[in-house]
Amino acid sequence: MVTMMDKTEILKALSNPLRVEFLEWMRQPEENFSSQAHPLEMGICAQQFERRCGLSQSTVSGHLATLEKAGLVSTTKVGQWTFYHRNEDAIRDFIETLKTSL
Amino acid sequence: MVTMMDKTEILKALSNPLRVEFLEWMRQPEENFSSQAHPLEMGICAQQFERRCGLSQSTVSGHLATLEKAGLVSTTKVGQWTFYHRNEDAIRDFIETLKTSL
DNA sequence: TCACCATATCGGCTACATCCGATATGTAGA
DNA sequence: TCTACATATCGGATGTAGCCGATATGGTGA
Repeated sequence: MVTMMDKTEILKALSNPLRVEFLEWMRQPEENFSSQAHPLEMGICAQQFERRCGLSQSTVSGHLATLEKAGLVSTTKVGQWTFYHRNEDAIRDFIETLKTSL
Repeated sequence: MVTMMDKTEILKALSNPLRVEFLEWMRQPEENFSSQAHPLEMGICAQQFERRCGLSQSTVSGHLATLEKAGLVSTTKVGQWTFYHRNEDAIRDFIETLKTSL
């Protein structure tokens, strides 16, 4: 279930094309990211986004935090790494909400 | 059909909650707007949005222009009025695009 | 403990978004 | 033509977004 506040926050998160790309890249990790120490199924670690988009570490970290605050991705911390993965339920609910309310 | 640029522009347009409300209000004109000189089926004239949200004429005009540039609404000019109506095809295509790409 | 690595956060800069009042444009009717 | 009205556009003030380098935080392994 997506509340009205959630919806606004999600739409703000998606208003930046780079953040949308982040989400899209995560749909097909094998095609968009190089191999990493841990299996891609655990999620994608922050570095991978940095390499892929070429922006600074702090900028990428900020974008990922925005996606997480909006509930579109979740994180798994393993040691010094933070693995990001799509929150498929939230994404589906959001689109469903748009479909019925927009 | 929604291109990638369209998608970005639409998402930017939807990143403002007031603009989202404008679109939602237009789904049920009878419930959200008072009667106007011309029938609501022609579209909603700009004044109605002003009254409903309480912001200034110039601000509302700007928001409506943003929605139109994004292709989410179209306008019909009749005399001194501009009637806004939802572009249902564009809205549907956009949501469908999100569903398959996001 | 110490050096290294991954990530998060901070401070500062620049660009864009949002709001307003004032003004321009264009239509309608006396 | 003159006035009133609806809308669009302009200019300026303020807030937010996005970017960076520098630094803080916290795990890893020698």
